Amino acid sequence: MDILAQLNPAQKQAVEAINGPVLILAGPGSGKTRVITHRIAYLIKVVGVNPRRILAVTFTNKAAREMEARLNRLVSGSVQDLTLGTFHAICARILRQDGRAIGIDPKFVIYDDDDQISLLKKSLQELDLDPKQYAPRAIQSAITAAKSQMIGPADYLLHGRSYFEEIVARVYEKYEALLKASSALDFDDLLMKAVQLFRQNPEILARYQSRYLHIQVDEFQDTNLVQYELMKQLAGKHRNICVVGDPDQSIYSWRSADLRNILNFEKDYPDAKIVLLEQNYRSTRMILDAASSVISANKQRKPKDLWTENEPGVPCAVIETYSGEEEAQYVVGEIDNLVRRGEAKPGDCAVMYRTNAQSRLLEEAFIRYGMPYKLVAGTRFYERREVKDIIAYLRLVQNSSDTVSLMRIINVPQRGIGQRSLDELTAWARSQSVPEYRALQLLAESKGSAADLPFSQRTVKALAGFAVMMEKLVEKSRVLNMVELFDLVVEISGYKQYLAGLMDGEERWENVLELRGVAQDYRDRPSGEGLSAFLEGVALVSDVDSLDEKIDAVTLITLHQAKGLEFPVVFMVGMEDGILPHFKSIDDPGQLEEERRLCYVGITRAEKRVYLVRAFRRQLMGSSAVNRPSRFLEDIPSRLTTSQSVWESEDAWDSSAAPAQKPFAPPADIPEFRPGDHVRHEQFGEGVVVSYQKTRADAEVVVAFDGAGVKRLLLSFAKIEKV
DNA sequence: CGAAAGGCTCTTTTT
DNA sequence: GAGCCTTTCG
Repeated sequence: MDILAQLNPAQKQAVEAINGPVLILAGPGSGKTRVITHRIAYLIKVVGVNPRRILAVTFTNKAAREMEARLNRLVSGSVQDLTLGTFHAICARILRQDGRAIGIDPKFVIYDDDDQISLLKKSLQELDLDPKQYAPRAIQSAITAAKSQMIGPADYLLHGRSYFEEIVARVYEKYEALLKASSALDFDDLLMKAVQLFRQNPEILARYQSRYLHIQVDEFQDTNLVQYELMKQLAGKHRNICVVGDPDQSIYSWRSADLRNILNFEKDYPDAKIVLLEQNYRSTRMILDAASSVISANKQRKPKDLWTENEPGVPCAVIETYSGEEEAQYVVGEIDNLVRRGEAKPGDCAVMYRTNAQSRLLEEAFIRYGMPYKLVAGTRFYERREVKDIIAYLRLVQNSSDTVSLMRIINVPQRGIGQRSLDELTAWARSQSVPEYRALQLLAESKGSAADLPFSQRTVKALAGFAVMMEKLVEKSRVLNMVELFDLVVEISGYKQYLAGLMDGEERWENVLELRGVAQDYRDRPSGEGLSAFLEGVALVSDVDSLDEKIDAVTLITLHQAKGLEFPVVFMVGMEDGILPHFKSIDDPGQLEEERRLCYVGITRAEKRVYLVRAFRRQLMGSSAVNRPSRFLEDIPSRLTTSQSVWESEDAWDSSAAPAQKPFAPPADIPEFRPGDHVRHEQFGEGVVVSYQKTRADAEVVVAFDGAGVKRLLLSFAKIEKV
C-alpha cells in the first residue's frame, strides 16, 4: 500500500517532513489523526525507522489506542514497540524506571484529585490551620499552578506576596513532605519530577535522547510549560520533533495549558517547518461557516481560512424550549424523529453540554423515553466510593507507606476504629517517629504486653487485627495473580459482606465486579508486576477512555471531552449566557475567548447536523433563572440557521407523566435471560449473565465475559445469544 | 463507636 | 440539590 497515495498536498507535505522540527497547524476535520498515523507509518515503512525509536504523545489513552489500531492497519505488527501514550503515562513509566536517581521509590502510588485533597486536609490539620478559612480546593489549585511552572515550596515562599500565598507556601511544604512519606506522586509531580530527573541526571537524559529519534506530540495547544520543557529535553539530541495543534481549539488554560507554547516553538526552533491543514473533510459547508463565524469574533487569534468541498447541507437548527426539562425532552424526541426517518442511528448522535450537572436532566429524559445512551463522564467510575476503596486496599498492599489509602480503608468496613483511635494512632506513630503503617505492625507484635500504650484494650485488638489482615494480603500478593488477589481482598476485608448489608449494596457490588473485570486484563502478568501495572492503569485513565463507539447509543458528553471526536449529528444544549459562556468566565475577556473556542469545538464536531438548543428558564443551583440566549449565537449569520420555538407548556413538566410522544421503538421481541445463563456476544465472546432487568422499552443485562470483563448491555442493541 | 439527622457550603471544564 | 461536616443519640 502506498502510504502517501490518499493524502492531499498539504497532508503529504506534513507526512514527508521528517527531518528537523515541524509545526502542523491543523483545523478541525482536516485529517489530523490521519496525518499523524501516516507520518509514523511512513517513518517505519518507508524510512525504515525502528518503531522502538519513535515516541508519540496523545491527549487521552483513548486517542493512543485509536492511533495504535489505525497504525496496525497501515503497518501490521511492530506497533507495540512504539512508545505511545499520554504525557502522564509516559512520565510514570520513566519515573518507575529511573526515578531512583532523584530519590523516588519505584513503587510510588499516583494520587488523584481526591487523594490530593485528603492529603491537603491532613497537611492543614498538622499545621493547625482551619480548613474552612483556607479552602483545600483553593490551595490545591495554587499548588498545581506552581507545579506546572516547576516552582517548588522553597521558591514559592520567595515569590509569595499575599498572606494567602504565605499560607499556601507553608501548606505546600508540608504537603510535599507527606507525599514523600507516603511514597506518592500527584499528577503534576509525574511531569515535574521527570523534568527534574533529566535536569539533574544528564546521563539518564542522554539515554532517552538517543533512543527517541522521532517525537510526535498531538493536541499541542493544550500542553503546559512543564510538558513543553520535557518534550524539548527529549528532542534535545535529534531535534526531530513534530507537534500538531490548533490554537482555536485550546480549551484547557485552566489546567495551565499555555498557548505560548506554540509561539515559543517557532522561537525555540527557528528552522521549524510550518504546515497548515485547512481543508475540512468532516462538516457540511453550512456547519463549517457557522463555526468559522463564531470563532472569528475572537480578537486574540490568527485568522485562518478553512474550506471544504463538502455539500452545503442544512442550516443549523436554533431551538428554544421552555425549561431544562423540555430541552432534554426535545433532544430525545428529535433524535427519535431522525431515527424514524432513517436519517441517523442513535449512535450517530451526541449531546454536548458545558457542565456535568447538565447531564442529569438529559439522562432522565433518555431513561423515561427508553432511548439508549452512553454517558461519558458523570458516572466517573473510578471516583466511586467502592471502587476507590478497593483500589486503596490494593495500593496499600503494594506500598505500605500510602497513608491516604490507609486512612481511607482502615475502618471500611467498620472495624471499631473510630476517629479517636485514629488520632491516637497518628499521635503515637509520631511520638515513635515511625509511619502509621509501621506503628500498626508494632502494635500487632506487642499485643498483650501493651500496658504502656495509650490505647484501650479493644482498640489495640482492632488495630492489630487490621494489621494482621493487611500482612496476609501482602504476603499472598507475591504468589497470587491479579484476579486472585482482587478476590482475596474483597473477601477477607469483609467488603463483600459489608456491601451486602447496604441499601444500594447491589449496585455498588456491580461496580466492584466491573473493577474486577479490569483486573482480569492483568491476570497473566507475574504477581507483583501485575499489581503495579493494574494500579498504574487505573490511576491514569480518563473518562473518554471508556467511550465505546461500537455500542449504538446516543453519546452524552461535555464539550471538553468531545474534543477530538466527531459525530454525524450534534446537539449543543444550554446555549445560554451564564452556561455557555459560563458565568464564571463572562467578565474576563481572555476566559470569554476560551468559552468561544469551546463553542467552536462543539460545532466543529458535527458532520451533517447541528442543533443549538436553549431553555427560556431553568433551575440553576436550586432556584429558577431566566437566561438570555448565548451571545455566541449572535455571531452566526441568519442565513446559516433556522430558528424555532418549541414551548410545550408554561408549567413545569410533570416528570411522572407518560412521555408526550411515543417512546423510542424497541425491537418487538426482547429475549429473556436469567442470571447464570451462558451467552455469546459477537465482540466480547462468551460469558455468564450476572443480572437481567427489564426496563420500560428495553432490557438491560449485565454479563461477566470470560475475556472482556463485566459489561452492561442493552438487549435491543447488543446481539447476545444463549449458548 | 456508629448511625442518623441536621446544617453548612459550593458548584466549570480533567490528566 | 448534593456532598461534606458536625452534632446528637443509642
